[in-house]
Amino acid sequence: MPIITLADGSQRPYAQPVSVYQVAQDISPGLAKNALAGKVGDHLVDTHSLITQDCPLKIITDRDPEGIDIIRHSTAHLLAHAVKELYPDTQVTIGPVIEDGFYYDFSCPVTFTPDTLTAIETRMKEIAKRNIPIQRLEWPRDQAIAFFKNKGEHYKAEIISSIPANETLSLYQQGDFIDLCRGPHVPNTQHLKVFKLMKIAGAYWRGDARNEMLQRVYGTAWAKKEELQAHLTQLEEAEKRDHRKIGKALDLFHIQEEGPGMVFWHPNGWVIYRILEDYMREKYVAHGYQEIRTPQVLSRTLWEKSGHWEKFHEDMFITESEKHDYAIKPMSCPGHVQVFNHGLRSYRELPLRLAEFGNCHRNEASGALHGLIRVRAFVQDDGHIFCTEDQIQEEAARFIDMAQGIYEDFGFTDITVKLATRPDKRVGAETTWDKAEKALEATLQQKKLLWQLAPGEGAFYGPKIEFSMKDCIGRQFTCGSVQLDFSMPERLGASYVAEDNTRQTPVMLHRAIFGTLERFIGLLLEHYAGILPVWLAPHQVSILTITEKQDTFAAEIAQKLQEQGFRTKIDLRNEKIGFKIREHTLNRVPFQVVLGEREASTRTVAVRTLRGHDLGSMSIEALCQLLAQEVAKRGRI
RNA sequence: GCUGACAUAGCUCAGCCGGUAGAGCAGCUGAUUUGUAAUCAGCAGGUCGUGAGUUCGAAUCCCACUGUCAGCACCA
Repeated sequence: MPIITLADGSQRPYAQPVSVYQVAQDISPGLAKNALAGKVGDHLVDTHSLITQDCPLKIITDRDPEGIDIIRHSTAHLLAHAVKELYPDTQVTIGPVIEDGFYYDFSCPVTFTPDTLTAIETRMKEIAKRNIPIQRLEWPRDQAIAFFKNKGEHYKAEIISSIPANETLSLYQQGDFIDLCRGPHVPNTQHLKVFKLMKIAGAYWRGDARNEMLQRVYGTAWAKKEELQAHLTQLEEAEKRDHRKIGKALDLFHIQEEGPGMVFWHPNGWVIYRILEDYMREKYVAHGYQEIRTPQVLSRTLWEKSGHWEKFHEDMFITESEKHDYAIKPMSCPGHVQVFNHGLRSYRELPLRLAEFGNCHRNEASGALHGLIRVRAFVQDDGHIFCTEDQIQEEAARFIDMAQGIYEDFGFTDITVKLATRPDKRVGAETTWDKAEKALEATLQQKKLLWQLAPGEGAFYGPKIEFSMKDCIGRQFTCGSVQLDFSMPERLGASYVAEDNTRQTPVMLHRAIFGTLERFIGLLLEHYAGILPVWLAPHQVSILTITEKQDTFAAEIAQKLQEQGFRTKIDLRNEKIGFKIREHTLNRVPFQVVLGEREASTRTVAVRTLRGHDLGSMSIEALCQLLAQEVAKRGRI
């Protein structure tokens, strides 16, 4: 005799076990119609699942986030159902819910094209309209394996085989289509109305590049049409923030066929690049780093010692001279150890912080290249801290402070922090790893950061803390990181004289904050949608004349601004003011100064902002002050 | 690298089932001297990514290569 406590706190006693659907029906027929699932405590169940004991119950509809996820999951099944109807030889594999939608991976002898995608979507709509009930089945594992093997669904059988033998499995059936699934699902296909198939792509079986490549279909599903529309609009908007588009529109850089993944920086883009470099130099000084410069090409023998020749060979550009192999450096760490090794080091010098704008090349897989964000030639704000084990935590903490301050200057707030721990392939003793991971974790706790664990994602030589940011369509990229390394100093023979006059091997912290200037600028452009704060804008102020009578006055103003160090553009063209404003607005110049008869006679400037605000007339001194204030703010609001 | 799609003027794009290319913007020239997001007119601009093939004839069809885009794998 279950007593059910509803979300509003009211209780309903029942004489017999009841289904979630029946409870919903008792509350209101409308709710029953909209019920997608039930939530018993923290546990989601189907609407036809029976409640036998006292429990709290929430009826899930498409207004609940859980409801949307259930719709997405059921839509993934609907997709598989449609594909099986259209192409019966297809083997289905997995179809999970992802952000904003779902995907399903198929092994299908027919290659999917955009046309087949349309056909599949049409069939999905048809099936949904058939109003098919979706039922949960529970089978012993071996029966399920036999069932799927018999149907030629070898991938499915393989998935089930990895589940312990004595377990009962749940399967879901809609018409002829049966899929292994934990559930819950919507009670009926008619709940699946608002969805769209988005794209097809390849994806390796079990995420392993050695396996067969399956065909993955991505889709999106929502409770209401308007939500779907809003999502599609948002995607379009996101595309406009794409740094590759902005880079072209603002004439910042280009990449061409002869240098895939290698950036040609144009004058406008190079301004941004240099500001970042200069800015970071200031920070290096402020945080006790010494800047150095090491060679870009080094002998194979060094890369063999460092382990790169073995572990990183595929990713390096190799060259040869006088029967000698060389590699173009993919990272600066071995070079920095050479600087450390030059001369006898004392414990008194530690921590020694060396930094470099390291110009690196990596022969990245062609498919990985992506505008500025994933390139083959780049500059890292690379630094290495040589210290004792006791200094690790302090140094890591100082680094986090430094990084956070810098990200704030650039207006980045949505940063994901991860702790990446020991990977399968690694060097070093377990106790060393324990110590290293604990040190980084303790630092994160000390800094009260919200962070995620990324198990197995550490470098082969040590764990790391990563700072990642999202691009315009939500993909995460690591910018800054700090990595603990107990291995390379030893391999490359680094040592210092300790207090007790013994030779000790230092610990090395690899660290970067921008990560690479290229990636950071790419993400920065997307973050600001091309509308850069004044300190970063390639041109900070434009001087626009009404007629040629103001040419001399304009030149005078321009000179004064330039003398004050503001990046100034002067537009004397024989064009209407509206035309000039439009053009300089599209070029994202933050301040526009209009000079006409009025301004020339009163020796003032009329200032307009990029956002279209008219700041009225002011003296040139007032304008300089305004600009200086904006520059000083950097990216902080 | 893998799977799929795409590659036409500086940029954004059109060019149906094969008959040697078109628009808008930008550029140049001229007129206009203009008050807060596009003044008007004229001119010029392309071996249609590269190479090979089918064909009387290829931007269009086939093949290879290169690059780009999305996803996967990899990663700052």
